[in-house]
Amino acid sequence: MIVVSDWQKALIRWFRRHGKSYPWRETKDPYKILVSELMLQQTRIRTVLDKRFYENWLEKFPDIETLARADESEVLKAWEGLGYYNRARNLQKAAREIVEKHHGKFPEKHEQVLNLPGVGPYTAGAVCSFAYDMPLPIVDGNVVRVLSRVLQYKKPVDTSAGRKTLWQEAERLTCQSSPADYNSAIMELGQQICLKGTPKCGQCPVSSFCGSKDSPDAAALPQKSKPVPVTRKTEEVALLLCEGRVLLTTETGSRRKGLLRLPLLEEIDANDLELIGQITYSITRYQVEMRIFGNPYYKKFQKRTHFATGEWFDLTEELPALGAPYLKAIEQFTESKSGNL
DNA sequence: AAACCGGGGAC
DNA sequence: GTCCCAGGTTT
Repeated sequence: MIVVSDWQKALIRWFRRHGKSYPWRETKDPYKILVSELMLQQTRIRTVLDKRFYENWLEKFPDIETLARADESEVLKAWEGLGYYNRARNLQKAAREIVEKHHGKFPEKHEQVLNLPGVGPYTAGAVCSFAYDMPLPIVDGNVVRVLSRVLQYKKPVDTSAGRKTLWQEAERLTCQSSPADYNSAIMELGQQICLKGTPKCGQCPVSSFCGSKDSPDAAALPQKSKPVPVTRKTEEVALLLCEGRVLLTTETGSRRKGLLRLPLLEEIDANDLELIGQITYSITRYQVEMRIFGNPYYKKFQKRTHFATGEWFDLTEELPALGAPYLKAIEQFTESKSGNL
């Protein structure tokens, strides 16, 4: 049986000694914290930090009003490469809602925060505990791993019953006096100590509370119910270059909504295209083999052809936001041949 | 409840 | 190759 106050004390003590410093931990501004939380949904901290997404975003959109007024294309450009682009669109929607419904002032009630677009139970709890010191539980991937091991919860965690149980346990264990440090602590424990494969039980500050301590089946927790089947697909795209411009079309459907892409081969009617390369990438449950067809420099168009779909964009200027594979394809096939465009 | 939504790093 | 990351929304 866990003595809750001892559990909290041990975690917080460890965190205050070993916790890392992140930009979003140096602020109490709810907007800045919301930005970090949206960026970090299903995204590693290193990705956000290494590519400077967070810093660049706050430089471009330092406050809610600026974000609310921005063009969506600008918002998506700042998110380019991060993935899950609805997060960026929701962040701007949230900013616009705050301007309209809350007179530009970030809402201070948990329920209001929870009602913002793109904000679910985790993000609302994170924003309110970090910015306002509200004693709210949060359950992210780290907390799921820590709690399922500590409590030896062996049922699947990715069911409504599993989620309900873990949220209840998180609420029972959460800290009233230092909720921000506690929530940071339990997540960081999952990140530094309670690792996916081989947890470092020898270094764990709460191993004495843990039902899975040094147990071989700790690595088997948390249990997941649904393995995701991968479907293989091929995609034939056209990389058309002419007079220093590239032909792009808009994404259709919900995937990468609002971004641009290389046109599908079937969307255009161009002769004499050659297979110039292949890139394999994964998107959600698909593994895509992208076959790239182009007009090599020696067959370059004499002038920019008008196609039924697509628009020519100047490569010397900033392109609109593109999905990562298309950006990669363009970079790969323009850097060495740029003199021949 | 299940499907969908990106991209990349760790293993 | 597989797993999963400071999850949320839609169907």
